Amino acid sequence: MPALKYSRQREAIRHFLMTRRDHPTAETVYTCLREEFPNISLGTVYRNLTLLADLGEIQRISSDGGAEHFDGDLTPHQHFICSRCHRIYDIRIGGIGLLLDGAKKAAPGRIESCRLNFYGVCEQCARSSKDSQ
Amino acid sequence: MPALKYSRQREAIRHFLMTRRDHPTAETVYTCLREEFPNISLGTVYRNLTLLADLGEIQRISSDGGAEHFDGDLTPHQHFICSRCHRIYDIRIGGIGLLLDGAKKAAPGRIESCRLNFYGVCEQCARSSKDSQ
DNA sequence: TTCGTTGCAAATGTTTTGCACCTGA
DNA sequence: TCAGGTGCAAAACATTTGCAACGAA
Repeated sequence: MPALKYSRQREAIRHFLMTRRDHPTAETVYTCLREEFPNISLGTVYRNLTLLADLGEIQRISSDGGAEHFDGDLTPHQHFICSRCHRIYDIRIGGIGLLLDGAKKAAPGRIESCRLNFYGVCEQCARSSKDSQ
Repeated sequence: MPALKYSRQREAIRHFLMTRRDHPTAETVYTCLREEFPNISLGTVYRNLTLLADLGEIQRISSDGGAEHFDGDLTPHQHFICSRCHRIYDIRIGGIGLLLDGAKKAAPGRIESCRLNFYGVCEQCARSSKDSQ
């Protein structure tokens, strides 16, 4: 792995992700950063997102189908993903330590991280479908 | 949602997934089914995988990057994904019920399912990297 | 000066779709 | 008969990559 060099674009991407509560896609990052860097390219965004994710400075969220989402919040938390609107909500629950203990015994290798997603229909979608049905 | 009609291809796809211990991609399903259905098309495979996943008869696994994987095993279990070789192993751990209880209180909606992935380097990769390093 | 980084565009890989034909109910 | 399913090819997306120019150390 080559030595990193400072880049304004990469810092802007990292900073952008840390200040967002939602979980933007590469496309969203690109669109928003164009205000600050009118010439930034999608390739650069993807390159840096991949780099930051590999460094563990951001988290990649593969929600089913469509583009990947990215999360700048590194504190332990989980996601609730609405299968209707595909919004990703943060939730925080306890007992993850116990889970990891169990998993470490069962896994065919050394566990480095874990990701816990819950799926369902969010309150907002549940409410609006009640109207239309 | 329109009424389903029987199709040999769809049954073959479902059956194929249920008899595999690994977690094939659409491409793999396609390649293997060509032996039985020389004219089956990738489009048909994708259409049926999506359909079966929506019906909850198979599970879609979004492992980071690359193509999605599919799992015909519906019994509750978790996955350990090797970040080196990207193989997906099944593991089974307890305490998921407790977890769900906690999540149901924290989630902004009704939870229908949950998915728990662990990441790390599998024993096989760990062993082979020891040789080359 | 050196080598990582960027913008751009082309290429790649995955998944979806339009359409005419086929098939199960 | 008729709505759903299929094969095929093209299209749509998401992401990666080659390359020449740029910029940080």
